[in-house]
Amino acid sequence: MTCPLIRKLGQFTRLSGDDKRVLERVAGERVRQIGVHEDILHEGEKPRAINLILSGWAYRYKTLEDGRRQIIAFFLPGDLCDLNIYILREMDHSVGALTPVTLAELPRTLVDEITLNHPRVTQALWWDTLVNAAIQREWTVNLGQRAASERLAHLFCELFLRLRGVGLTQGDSCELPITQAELADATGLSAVHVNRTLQDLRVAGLIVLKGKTLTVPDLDALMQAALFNSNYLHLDRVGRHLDANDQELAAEPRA
Amino acid sequence: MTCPLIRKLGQFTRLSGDDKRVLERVAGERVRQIGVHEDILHEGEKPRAINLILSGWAYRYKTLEDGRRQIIAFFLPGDLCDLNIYILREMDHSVGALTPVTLAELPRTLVDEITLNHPRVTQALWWDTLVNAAIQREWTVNLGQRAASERLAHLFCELFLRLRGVGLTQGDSCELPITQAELADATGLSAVHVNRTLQDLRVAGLIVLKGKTLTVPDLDALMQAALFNSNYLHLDRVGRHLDANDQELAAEPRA
DNA sequence: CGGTCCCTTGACAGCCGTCAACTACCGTGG
DNA sequence: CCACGGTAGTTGACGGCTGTCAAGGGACCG
Repeated sequence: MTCPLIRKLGQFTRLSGDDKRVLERVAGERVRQIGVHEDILHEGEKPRAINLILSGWAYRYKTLEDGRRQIIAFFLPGDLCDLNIYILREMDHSVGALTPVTLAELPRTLVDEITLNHPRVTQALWWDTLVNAAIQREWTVNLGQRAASERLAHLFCELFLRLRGVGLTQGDSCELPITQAELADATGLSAVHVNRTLQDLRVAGLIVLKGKTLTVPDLDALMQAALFNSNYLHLDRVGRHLDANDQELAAEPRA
Repeated sequence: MTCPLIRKLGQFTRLSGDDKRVLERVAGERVRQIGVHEDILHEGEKPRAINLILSGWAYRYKTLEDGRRQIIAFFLPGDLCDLNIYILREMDHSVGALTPVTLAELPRTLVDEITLNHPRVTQALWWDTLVNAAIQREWTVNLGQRAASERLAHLFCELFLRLRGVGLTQGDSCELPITQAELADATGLSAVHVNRTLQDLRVAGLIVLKGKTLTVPDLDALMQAALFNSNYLHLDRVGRHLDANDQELAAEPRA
């Protein structure tokens, strides 16, 4: 399977073989393993490198003095934790692992080299940065305007589409290694209310959620229930229509 | 008065005379006037240039199909609307003017020139981008975890500090050209509840809000009521301690 | 002076949080 | 093998924060 970062960026632009080679090199740098519930980065630390999630799920969060916690974002395979973050003196939030995580630490020299020599990759990384900002904005809308069932439905739509973008869905199903308490912290609801709301969504036939697997029998219906508009994910790639006649590009190393 | 953008970036790094000259040139490009309640950018449009607010207040917002509206961010003088936004095919949100606004439209060529020839300015712009992302994250926390009075108090703290950063406070006061209905859309509350909550904050002596002027008699107290931690604004500039003995900075000891 | 926008107030309802107990599941170890 | 403990999920009772609806007041303006 191709590296999820390459797969994701391929949604924005068509990468050359050379581009892909650079990105593969990136994904091989300083690989680290993180255990479940361990922190990858902690608030107050000096950020050093940029972290690239190779496998597993992670999450960004902030804690208030009195213990309240908000999950601010989910990181899926192929996600980068903030390009150029090392410009800042210290982290203003933490990043933890939801599952065992494999990540690559990209030294800033490597990023600098890319900006100098690989303009197309640079642009794709900018696209990724802008999409992440858009996702964060959409979360603001989600928490500010949507009711409980809409919030959860919206989150599921987003995660499903993002996972599909990196090839981690199987038909209408995907993994969802998030506990109800974590869903609560991500949606600004209480765990009890998340539980009840999930039952509503199940009864409405909008989701099937068992174990750690989410199934979406009718994505359009779920999107409608969430007032979900996918435009903020910016998946409408330029030149996508050309891909049909473009088999030899797909004939890269794969299983 | 110096341009607010220069003033803001000066919070992060010490700009050389040359750096400032470039930024002044930037602020003089294609200046436009926008009337109150007019839109500067509209969802669905192709973004062309980067907008720099020279004077006045603007706001980013998204609307759901059924009319609910969320204000996602406030733009103050010196703020840029998304570096490199023109990479995206279309806007996923709108930007409107809260007051009459003067802005400069920066063509991408100018941005490209800066990245090539002015590394220090480039870094400062990255800092600005990262801080904006941090602000958006903090809004997520605000909407997800804080109660009504905390939310409003937090918003006031943030706006006050940001305005102070560009020299737009007078002592413990600043302008606040936001109606209660707009505060409601920014905090995810109803206008009625905003009204009542503002009264609570007034009674508690935390704010004085009359006309379009906000006074904060005791900023520390307000910050405490909001569980406000300013670290996300990243105001701790490297080398700040040197500034005291450094009156004529324009001379710039090392370029 | 009428109109509009903004702010304010009261009554009432409902979504959602809290508290607490209970079940289910799973891996561990006696 | 079963007891045990811990985590995750579920359920019920109850209350409160916040939303909705509706009406009225004040300031500004053409």
